[in-house]
Amino acid sequence: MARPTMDDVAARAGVSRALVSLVMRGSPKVSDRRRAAVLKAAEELGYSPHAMARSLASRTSHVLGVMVSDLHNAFFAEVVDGLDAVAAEHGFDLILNTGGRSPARERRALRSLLSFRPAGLALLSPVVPTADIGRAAEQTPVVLVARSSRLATVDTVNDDGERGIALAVDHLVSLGHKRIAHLDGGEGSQAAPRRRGYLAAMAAHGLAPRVVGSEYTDVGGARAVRGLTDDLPTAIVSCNDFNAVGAISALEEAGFRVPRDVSVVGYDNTSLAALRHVSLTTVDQPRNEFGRLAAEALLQRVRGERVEPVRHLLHPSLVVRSTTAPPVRPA
Amino acid sequence: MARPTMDDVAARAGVSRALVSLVMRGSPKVSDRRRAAVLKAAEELGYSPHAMARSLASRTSHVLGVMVSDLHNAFFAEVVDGLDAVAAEHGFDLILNTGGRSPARERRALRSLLSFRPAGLALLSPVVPTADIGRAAEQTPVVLVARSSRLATVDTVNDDGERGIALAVDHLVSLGHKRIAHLDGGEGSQAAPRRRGYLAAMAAHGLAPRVVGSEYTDVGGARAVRGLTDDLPTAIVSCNDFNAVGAISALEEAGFRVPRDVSVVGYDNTSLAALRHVSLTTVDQPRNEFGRLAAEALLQRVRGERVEPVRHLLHPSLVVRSTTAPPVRPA
DNA sequence: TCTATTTGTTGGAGCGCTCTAAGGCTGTAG
DNA sequence: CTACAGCCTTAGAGCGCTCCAACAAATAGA
Repeated sequence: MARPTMDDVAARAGVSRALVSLVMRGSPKVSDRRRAAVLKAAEELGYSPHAMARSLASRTSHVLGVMVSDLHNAFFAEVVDGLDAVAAEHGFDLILNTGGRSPARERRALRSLLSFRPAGLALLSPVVPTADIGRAAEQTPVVLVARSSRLATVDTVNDDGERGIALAVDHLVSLGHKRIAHLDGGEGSQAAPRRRGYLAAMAAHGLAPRVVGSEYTDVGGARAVRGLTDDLPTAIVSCNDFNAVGAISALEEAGFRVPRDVSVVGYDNTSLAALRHVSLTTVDQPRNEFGRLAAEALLQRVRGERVEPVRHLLHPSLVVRSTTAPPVRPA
Repeated sequence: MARPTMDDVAARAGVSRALVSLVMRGSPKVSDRRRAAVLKAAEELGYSPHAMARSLASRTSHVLGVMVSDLHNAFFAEVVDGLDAVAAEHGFDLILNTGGRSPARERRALRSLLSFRPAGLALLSPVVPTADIGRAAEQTPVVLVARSSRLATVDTVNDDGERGIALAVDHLVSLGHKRIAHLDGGEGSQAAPRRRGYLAAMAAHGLAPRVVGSEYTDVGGARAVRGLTDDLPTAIVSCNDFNAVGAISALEEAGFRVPRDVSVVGYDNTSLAALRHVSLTTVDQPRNEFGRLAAEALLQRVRGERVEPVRHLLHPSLVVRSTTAPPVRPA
């Protein structure tokens, strides 16, 4: 396992180490003859440059640090997917760890990532105090995903939850619905903007709002619906897809049919929503795009193309499937 | 962003750089007085060691490389989650990239990972030829997850698909089923052992097998069921959860009820299966455990505790929910 | 008291690479 | 034949750290 170094390649090719370095970096100022000789020697020895030594010597890094609060969650996995795609395009590698939604563990994770002197750092929905984020931002460019911040030194990428819910409400109104309830996500991470969006959209249409406390789970959705059956609205806007699916199954158990009796809209466009068995009308968050934009924001700073912070607020989009239809019962 | 180095800390604390190094590595052979002075200086300067320089100098690495064929897939995300947990416990960091299920891209990803001279490499369901894997294994310990191999130099972690399906069949037989069909995953990655497991289990019970070609999607499951309705079995064992959900919805559309008319078992125990709306009886693969075992296999080799390859074949377990019941129709 | 140990500390070489400045070649012009 | 551009190529310092050998100081044994 003692791997060959540049000196070995240089010796074999009969040139100096510096020349090998130039070839490895693809410099144009090397004659074709030498370049061929070096590449041949490298090939024969199975040589490949040592990324860490390279990074140390050049005082530059081609590594982006990523802290995920929870990879278990498909949302973050897709964001990382997007980050990875852009990073790979530009010859960057990802170094990754998780914070487990605990400030202490996140702080440790942050320290570990910074010890690699990454070119940039992407924090996905971190829970550490802003002060820690600010401190990290003194060392390297930082982008926050699914968490906003007023720090002038960090970029952010978020989804416009208010607008997303407005999309859902507008869709239902255009179908003819007037009695539209919102199953609220409570303390959940993006529940507040979604609730605000619902209230604003209802007001804009001159309709009376009806917010029902619930949570981001299918059980929560089902429970909320059970408290609704004596005065059933014609449409429901759930705080997320799981909640919507729970609501639907409770409705069906109570003898109602979706979308005939009640229309239901979810939020997130998880893979669940796309199942033909479910076929849920929902609001799509461009998760992969979150990752791409986050990576691009970092790379812009790395290249020195930008200094002022950027705040991406991505437009969600409505995906209409089979759980929404014009109301049949009196509106 | 010019970060302090060991020399800065040494100067401030009035000691040598070597002493700072000892303190940073937690060596016991440093007097309390000096240690305190060094830590104080480090704190004041906001110093933290440079992981790459450290790795270069010590010729050891605390990095594990991970190649994921597709992070988009929740299966791999959970495996990575498990890897990360064990790595973090032992002070290792993960460096990660994706291969996108293309041999060329995987080969590039592999090269990039190896350039960091990682302590070990975990390949999750890679598609590159065995030869490439063998070559990587010459450079660093390698563990394969969800792919088997006869290479004597690599460890493997897999799920025992034969046994998993047998669990499902046994469960159905114990409920009284005799006419049990299998919706087959075709070319899918673990389809073959699952099919074998089905055939073996049916034979063991002296029952006639019935394999129906299908695929790992809900649409595939629905289609397969439609070709089955003229001679409906009393139970179906699907190749995975998505397929099972598709089968269920097609059965319901055809006027049958699950589990009254037909019992259905899935495979994978995805989050989908746990939804109360679905509540699918299914076979659980310990995905997180895959990651943990993979990391441990690597660490054992890193520590030189083991040389012979290890082959983990994890036992899947049955999760009984609401889609299976004793047959009502004549068996 | 003097020589052995032990304990704590240090200088310096070196990990594998990049990068600058300076050197060697060629070819063309004077 | 010398001069002077190029264009290639190279020596060597240094990135931030670890580790070894050497050494100073403190302790122990005789």
